[in-house]
Amino acid sequence: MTPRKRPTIKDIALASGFSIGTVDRALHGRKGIHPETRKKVLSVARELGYETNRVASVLSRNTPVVLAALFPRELHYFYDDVRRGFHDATMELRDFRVLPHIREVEALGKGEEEALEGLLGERIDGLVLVPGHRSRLNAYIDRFAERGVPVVTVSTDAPGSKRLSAVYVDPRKNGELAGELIARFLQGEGSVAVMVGSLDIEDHFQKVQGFFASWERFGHGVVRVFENEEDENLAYESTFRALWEVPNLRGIYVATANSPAVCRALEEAGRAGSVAVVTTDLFGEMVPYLSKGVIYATIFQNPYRQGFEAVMLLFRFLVEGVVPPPCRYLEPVVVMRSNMEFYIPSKEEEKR
Amino acid sequence: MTPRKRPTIKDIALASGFSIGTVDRALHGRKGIHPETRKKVLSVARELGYETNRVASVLSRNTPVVLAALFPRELHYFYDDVRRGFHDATMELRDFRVLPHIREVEALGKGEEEALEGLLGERIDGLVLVPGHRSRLNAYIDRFAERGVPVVTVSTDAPGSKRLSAVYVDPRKNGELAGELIARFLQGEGSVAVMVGSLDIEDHFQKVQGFFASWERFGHGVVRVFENEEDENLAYESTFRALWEVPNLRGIYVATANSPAVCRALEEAGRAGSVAVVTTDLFGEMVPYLSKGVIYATIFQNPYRQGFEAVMLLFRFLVEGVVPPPCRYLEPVVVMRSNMEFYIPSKEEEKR
DNA sequence: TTGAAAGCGATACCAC
DNA sequence: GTGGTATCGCTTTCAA
Repeated sequence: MTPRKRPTIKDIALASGFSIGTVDRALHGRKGIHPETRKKVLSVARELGYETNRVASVLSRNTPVVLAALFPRELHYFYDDVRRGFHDATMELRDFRVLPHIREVEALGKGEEEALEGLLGERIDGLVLVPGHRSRLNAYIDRFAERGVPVVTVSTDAPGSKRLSAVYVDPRKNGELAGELIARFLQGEGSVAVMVGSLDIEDHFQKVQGFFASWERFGHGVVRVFENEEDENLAYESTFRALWEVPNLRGIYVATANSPAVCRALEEAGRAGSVAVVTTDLFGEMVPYLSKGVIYATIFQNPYRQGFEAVMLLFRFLVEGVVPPPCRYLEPVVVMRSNMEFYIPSKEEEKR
Repeated sequence: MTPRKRPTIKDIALASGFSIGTVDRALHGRKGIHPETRKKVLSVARELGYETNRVASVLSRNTPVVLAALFPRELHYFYDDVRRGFHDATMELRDFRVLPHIREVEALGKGEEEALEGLLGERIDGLVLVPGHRSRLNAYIDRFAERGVPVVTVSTDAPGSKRLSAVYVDPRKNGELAGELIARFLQGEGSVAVMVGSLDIEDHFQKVQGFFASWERFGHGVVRVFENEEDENLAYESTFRALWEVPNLRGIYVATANSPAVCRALEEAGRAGSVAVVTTDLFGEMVPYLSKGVIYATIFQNPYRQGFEAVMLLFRFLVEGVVPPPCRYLEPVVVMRSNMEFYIPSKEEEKR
């Protein structure tokens, strides 16, 4: 079956008897066209199986598509990767006249309002945002949306806002996977400590929920949750407390980025390797612990791909009119010693 | 910093004083241009930071890029996904005038020569191939290469041939990851059975090698290898033999697609769930065993992405002149109950 | 409301 | 060897 040449607007014009200008107006719902004409043209288009040629479309539309982004600088290991993903994606779309426009705030939750205020004054076509708060930025997001500037959140959601979509790893899934892994590592025997920042943080709460869901299915022992307020020293101390206080402690799930502190404590207590440690994310400091076998596995959230996907969603929406799903959940990835080489940042560059 | 408009060949023409025709000749090393002129134009281009606009390039080059593929029909679950990946990638590149041209053989190693002979007579620009033999097809591959038709192998390599690149999951890595997982699941205690087709098959041999490499680091007990010649019944019987003959059997690594037979045997022996089973690939029949916890984890080789990536490599090479690395190793993915939903092909997708 | 025509950036073919 | 020009498919004026 030789695929017939794809129909162009010229073909539609010819077949419908109207001019290509009119055909264009019909196809893209532009104003100034008789409804009746529109109908006719569209039916011919459908008949011919017409699909817009994005390449030609982009080439002729001479105005660039400016994709703005607002990222925190801290935590570097995570947001730097998000930023690289965003950047690489826009570079890949350069020929489609996509232009990146990156803005930064010091750290998550530090000054997003001001930065967004500034962006409201600039001519942008879409926005990728790491929301520093679950709802405080909703008013801004909605203002962009109402101006026709779609917003995609990354790394977490801004529920209740008018964001177009959210790209992230479902924290519950994250916890489930961690729970299943630890239960398997323990063969169901022994107790587990779960280290989070705070159960008041939605993301952490969800991870713990997911963890319990898996644990109920596969594990047996006690689970005790420690809240460390994202503080390295507290995580370190909690590890010792877990070792003393939790009877038959055999596993630790670190739901935050504090795994190095936990590993250090385990090493000092002489328990490194004999406690199954499952962690979150992946950064340089963790590599030796994975190599040595202190960390059994870590759940990688692929920040690079989060940034990358966000751009692609926006692009498809803006240029092709494809409406993305409200949430784009990425796969949490199990990283161990044998496969970590694929995910450490230096290697990441090779990926695209 | 407002990014200056990207220079076009017109800009180069203006700046160098030559016509756009000549600039094009210089830029793409076409014949019929004075070396001196070429040099001058190129230096101006470099100075302006010129990069060709693929969109415009593709639009004007009016001949399609035909990407051919030769896939086996069997094993369906795997090659169907490779084919879908190939197909989807070409569809994504439709606007770039990429046309798929898929040919099939009954099964791996069955009639590739004839099919390739046929393809040699057709006008194609690139070829994606699942080589049914490690070296028997090399002569064909080389003939394509010599005609300027780049060949990318998928799922395995054709070493010694002139293939442009090979996209697959390193079988050794695959085995390493399986070994690390099983060792962790067993806490280093107990013996393991490894099920392969035959150690004479390079892929299986590599997987076993990788497995041992990890086992030496993390495990303790005995490892015994069973060769099942890709036969379901033999795999079933081997499982019983392993249970009787291997002392303290606690884990099974299935390096082939015979995991359902192994699981069935375990269930009948009343050992399902108490033996850590790590398998290879993922297909419908495996899902219930993952759900029930008979299979602890499986190493997914992402056939869809293999097909997809192969197209992208070819496209970038043909259209942009980007030479890919000789081997493009994809990441082996650890799939368990909690994350399998991300990798099961939905019914919708299965339709075509 | 509709049609005609001028681009977008690169390619290919025609003259000279 | 080199310069001009039609063309790819679509968007966007500007007239009619």
